[in-house]
Amino acid sequence: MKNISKEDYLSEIYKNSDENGQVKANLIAEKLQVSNAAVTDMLKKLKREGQIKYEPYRGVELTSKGKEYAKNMVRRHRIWEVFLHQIVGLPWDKVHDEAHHLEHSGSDELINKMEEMLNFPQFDPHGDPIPSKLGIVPEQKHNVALSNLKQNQKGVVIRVNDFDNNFLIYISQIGIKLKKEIKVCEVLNFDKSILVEIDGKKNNLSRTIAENIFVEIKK
Amino acid sequence: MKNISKEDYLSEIYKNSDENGQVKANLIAEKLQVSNAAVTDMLKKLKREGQIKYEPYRGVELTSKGKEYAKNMVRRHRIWEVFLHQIVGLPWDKVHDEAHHLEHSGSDELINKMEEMLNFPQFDPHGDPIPSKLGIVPEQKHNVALSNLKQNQKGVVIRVNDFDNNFLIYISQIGIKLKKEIKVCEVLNFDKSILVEIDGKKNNLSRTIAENIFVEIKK
DNA sequence: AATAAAATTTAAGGATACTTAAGTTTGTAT
DNA sequence: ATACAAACTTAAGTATCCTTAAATTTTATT
Ligand SMILES: [Mn+2]
Ligand SMILES: [Mn+2]
Ligand SMILES: [Mn+2]
Ligand SMILES: [Mn+2]
Repeated sequence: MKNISKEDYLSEIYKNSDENGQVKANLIAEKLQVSNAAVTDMLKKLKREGQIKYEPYRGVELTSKGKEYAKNMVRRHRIWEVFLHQIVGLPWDKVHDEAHHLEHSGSDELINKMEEMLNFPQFDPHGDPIPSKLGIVPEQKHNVALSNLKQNQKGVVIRVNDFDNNFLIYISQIGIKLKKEIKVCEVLNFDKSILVEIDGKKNNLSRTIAENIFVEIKK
Repeated sequence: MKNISKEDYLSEIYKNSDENGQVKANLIAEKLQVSNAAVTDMLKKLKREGQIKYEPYRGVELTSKGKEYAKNMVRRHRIWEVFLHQIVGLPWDKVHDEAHHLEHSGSDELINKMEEMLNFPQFDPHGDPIPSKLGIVPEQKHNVALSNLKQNQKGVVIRVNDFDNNFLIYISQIGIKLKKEIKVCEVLNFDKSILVEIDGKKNNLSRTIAENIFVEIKK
């Protein structure tokens, strides 16, 4: 087990790439909670290994080799999440932290066996796509942040951000889960919070919460 | 996850303690496949932390703190083994290597949940005892190495050593598993190999193989 | 184009966990 | 009691992954 850090860097670069596949060094530092200097160090190592394209002061970009590695890590993480949720019965607010450690252990054969056991899931418990053994990433339904909906629009939850456990616990409590329909009743001009209806019950969601829930807009 | 090495040292000290709880430094080096010098280094660190009693040139001994930590690691390892065997369906020759990595990840809560799911198993797939949450180690039935049996004695397999996958694959192939009865038909003076009967079929086992299978002697 | 601010790298250093080679201590054999 | 080999530790050095502080490059502002 020598590559835990490297693997985390590669995953994070993959997950934070923009449309052109570029990432800023400092964004990686922030996501991984390390200093900018640590990132520079690691980027040099990853470049030496041919995992990334990197010129000092410019952004970072995965090479095809690096992207393959990164996608496999994301795959491992998300399969662990589904496994922990469906087989072990952990709630969706617990699986990310456990998977973050487990993703670095267990052979690829074990991951493949778990995937088969789970009947080849396409998405993790938060709606994120799971790259296949061959590196193919399932297409998401077209979705937008709930905060973008106008009054009286309805959306079906496709994905939620998984990095804050309390956020996940909270939205579960008010009935939000994948595939649930949410109707926006009112957008408050005061603080841009929104009043939504879920299962016939009304709730006020802060803008920040609404920005972390992604829905397919229903006509 | 910063303690992987330390955890491996503690487990190994625990598993290799003699009747007086003592272990020789070089035995740890051999088991962990590192240099003797590396062991000396780590022993100093573990002593500083109060996990072991250690005086240079004398043996090592776990303190109660160290023993508690070590037993928990052994518990984690063995629960992972049972889980991988029973839930994921891995054969007994695959579980040790996977568990050796997984034992360092996953919260204690996850381990406890898996244990419950497995209905609190007392022994792992190789017959090794699983310490409880409270640190209580289940008693093994009295057993001896198969190599100690005399001609015409019968034994029931209680435990097998799990550190060599090919050994496990081989003995599975000839029908040996936990609870299986084995009869010693003949001990060959030539090389101390033994002729055994399993399910009515005869097989010759080398002394080395017989030394790694432990049986309860049947009258 | 000059200047200031922001982003990023370099420099120096620390902890962990190894390595090999060179001592030191211990126990055994004569 | 001495000598010697085996067991063990110390010394010196390496790789990884991190830190803070200082320097540099880029970018935005005037
Ligand atoms: Mn996740
Ligand atoms: Mn993760
Ligand atoms: Mn094992
Ligand atoms: Mn192990």
